Amino acid sequence: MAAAKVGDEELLARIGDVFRRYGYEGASLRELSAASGLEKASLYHRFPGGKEEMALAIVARAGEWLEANVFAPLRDLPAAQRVPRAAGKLREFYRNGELWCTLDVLTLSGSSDAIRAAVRGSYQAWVGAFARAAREAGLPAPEARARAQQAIIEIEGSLVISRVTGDPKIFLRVLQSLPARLTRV
Amino acid sequence: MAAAKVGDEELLARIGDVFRRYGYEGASLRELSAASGLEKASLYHRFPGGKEEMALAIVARAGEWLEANVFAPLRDLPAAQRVPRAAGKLREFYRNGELWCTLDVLTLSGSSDAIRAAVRGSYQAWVGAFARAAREAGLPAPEARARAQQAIIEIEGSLVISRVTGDPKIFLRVLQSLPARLTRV
DNA sequence: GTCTATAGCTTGATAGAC
DNA sequence: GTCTATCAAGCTATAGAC
Repeated sequence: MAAAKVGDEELLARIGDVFRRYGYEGASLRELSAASGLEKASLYHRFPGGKEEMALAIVARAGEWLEANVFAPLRDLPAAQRVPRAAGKLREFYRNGELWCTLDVLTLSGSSDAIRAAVRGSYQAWVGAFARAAREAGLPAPEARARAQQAIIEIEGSLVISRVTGDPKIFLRVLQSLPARLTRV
Repeated sequence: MAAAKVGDEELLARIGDVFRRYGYEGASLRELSAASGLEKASLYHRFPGGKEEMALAIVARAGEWLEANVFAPLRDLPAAQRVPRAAGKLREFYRNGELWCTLDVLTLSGSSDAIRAAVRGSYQAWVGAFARAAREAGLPAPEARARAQQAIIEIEGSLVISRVTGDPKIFLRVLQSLPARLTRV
């Protein structure tokens, strides 16, 4: 088979940026093509299911990235480093608050049930990982789960407000509070 | 002039629902027409500036509604009733968490600078009203402002997570915590 | 003020050459 | 695997009758 002009990893990253800036309806194939450097027909060769398959792929990719870079360290690192490392990687994932979340931008009416189901799965994995970290920091299970959910609420909300105000510091401040939110007994 | 088939108030409410469910790009004139009961040409008679003018109008209308129903009571009611009343009206505004926020859905790339500027204005009025209430509850000004911003972050975030999970209780729980968040010294 | 009809463009998606 | 060319359908917006 002929060499791909752009690797799968790079391709997913580029179209992911478009979806996360424009939302599902707003992410046109023209934008996706421009951002990826591939013509529309080439995108269809990589994603025969079209735009929906692209969106599902970037949700899956985001899930893998978070698992490797955020959730795994949250399990495996020495306790004191866990949440600070997770916060640092989330900062990277959201580009200092200048790139938004699939939970937010892919769940408006207009995206398919399959996409919303995939996004819901991402959220559940995220809550699970945060709750586990909170439990292992000594919090009782129900409290740990509540803390996890609350932390994600604040991350999502701060991304929205950073977008509205154009001020990423609002998001960054929430990230800084993450260790206290998740582990302080 | 001939009688309008649907009043301005009702019209703005109906197209507002569409924008808040679908976002700016997703809110097609077909949906707006179906929801309003007016043909597309009639919508253009009411809003010569087209879809952008509709979005600006619903942002302005939301601002007026919040001023009358949330911000004014927050100034004028007896202190003990202020935040509970505001929370109740916010619950109404967001239809128990089943309708989302213009701050969120109208600010993705793809909506115009004018829309984003209008939405930013809404946010500033909201922070101002919450901060004033917090000050009048006895909190120092910087702390009051931080509390106001934090409360809005949690409302926006919980709307996102309620949408993702399909569970409005997440939003309702945040609203219940509003009095403590905004006024507890 | 609302309607039907339509213009002109953009969209998501496909066919087929290289 | 990528491309140019093309399609039908959807989009926003307008013209003009009633």
